[in-house]
Amino acid sequence: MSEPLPYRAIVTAHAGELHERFAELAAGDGSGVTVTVAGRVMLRREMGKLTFMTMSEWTGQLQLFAGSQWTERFDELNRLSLGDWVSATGEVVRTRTGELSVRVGSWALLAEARRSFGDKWRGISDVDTRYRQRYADLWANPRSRQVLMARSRVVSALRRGLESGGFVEVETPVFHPVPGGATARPFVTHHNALDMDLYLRIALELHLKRLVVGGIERVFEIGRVFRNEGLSPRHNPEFTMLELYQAYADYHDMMDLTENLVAGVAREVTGGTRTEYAGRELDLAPPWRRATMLDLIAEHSGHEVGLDMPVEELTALASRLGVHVEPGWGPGKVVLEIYEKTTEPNLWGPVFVMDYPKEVSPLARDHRSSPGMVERFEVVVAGRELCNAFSELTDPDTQLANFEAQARARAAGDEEAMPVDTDYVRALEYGLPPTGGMGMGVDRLVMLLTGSEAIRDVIAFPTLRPEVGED
RNA sequence: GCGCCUCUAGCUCAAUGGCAGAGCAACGGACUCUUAAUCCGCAGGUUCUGGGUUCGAAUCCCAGGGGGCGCACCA
Repeated sequence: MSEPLPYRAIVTAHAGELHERFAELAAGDGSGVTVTVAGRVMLRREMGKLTFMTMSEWTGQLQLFAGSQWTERFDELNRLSLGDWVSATGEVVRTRTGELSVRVGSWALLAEARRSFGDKWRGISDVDTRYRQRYADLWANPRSRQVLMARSRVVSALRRGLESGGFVEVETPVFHPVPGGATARPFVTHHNALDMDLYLRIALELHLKRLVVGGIERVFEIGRVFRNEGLSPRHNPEFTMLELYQAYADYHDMMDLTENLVAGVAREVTGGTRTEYAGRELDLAPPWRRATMLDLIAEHSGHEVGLDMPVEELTALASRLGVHVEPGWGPGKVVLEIYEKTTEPNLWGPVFVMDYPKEVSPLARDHRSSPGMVERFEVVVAGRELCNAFSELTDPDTQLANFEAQARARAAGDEEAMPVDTDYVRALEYGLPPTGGMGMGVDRLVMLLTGSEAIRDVIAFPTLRPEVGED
């Protein structure tokens, strides 16, 4: 390195805008416009006294056209490595063969690529390398960049959609003294000064409802939650949830809101509501089908079930259907298990699966007409849960009783059952108005809209085992 | 955590018990309109690691490590 690398580059144009602006420029013509562009050298084609390089930057690709007659330090330019960052100044021209180019006069090396980005045609396909070295994957594989951009647009569209509906965005604690708001095993950490264990949040729910008690009538958070569970193509230990709560609303209102929100995001991100996922057509246009869990079980398993059936009969049916049940489960848990094994994977959707057993829904409000049920729905798309929503439980006595039942299950060995959150009960004692709440897996929404079948494809840096013995 | 599959040059892949190879990248050279440029030349290896079987192991066996998929768990 004979000269120090520059501290900045004055970039006056980008590939995307140049392709648009000079779309009409004829082959062999110059534009008379001089620009400075910057990016990475992706390909180089040397022709003796002419060199063509494909430069890539955030908005697209652009050809650099260099020649010994007009390009400074031409020999040095030819020694650039693929992957090096450069800036180049020159006239925008279209070559005789029709490629829009910058005819390089002066140029500068901005950064060296000491490592190569893999096969120039096939990129990097080793999934381990792609996830571990996302910085290389993003350059080598255009699809990775498209997914990352789509994710940004999804989150942005969600935020704008909610803000235009009068929702206020908040941030609530990630450290929880008591994990709650969902049934899942938490991560534990320790605060030294307070000398106490803290849990990384598994849901946003309880703090957001506290804020509704405090008078924020429409509130939402888009935030990371953490669940101490196995990894899979559809599960990452940290993932992003959207949760929203709306005072004076019930779960019917949440259904209207959810289908409109998701369809709106789909239109903004993909240009429409029709998309393809796992080789199948998917249409997110409202209205979505609304059906009760019991009706869907009957439809898919061929068996009518109900919470009024004796638990022995339900257990026997589950066994006949090949659904494993644990002793001690109540009818609600058995019914949910039958639903999850026989019905949910076969729902293509989108469909609102309505009315869940109270037994498995400690934060939802009793159904106004179906005994033993709560007003809750999940949205299922492509056989997987996308959203979970309730008419929120507002009564502090019932909430306390539900927490205590959970605590007993926890004491009996169910590590996912919730402990009692006495402060949350105290908040309810100040009065929570009728409230509808909804939670959505943002990663899964991005997966649907980008056709990604692995959650790791939509998370820039997914959780992996640390490397050993690598440089 | 369990089961199955997988790991070879920087990248993508061959070689299935008998001399570890190709394309791209790198390196040297030719070429004034290329588009994965082309052509000539040259170099590149702890075949994931350790042990074993064998005259001989990338290949078969055992153990360990990384990854993928499935199961379990969950969203």
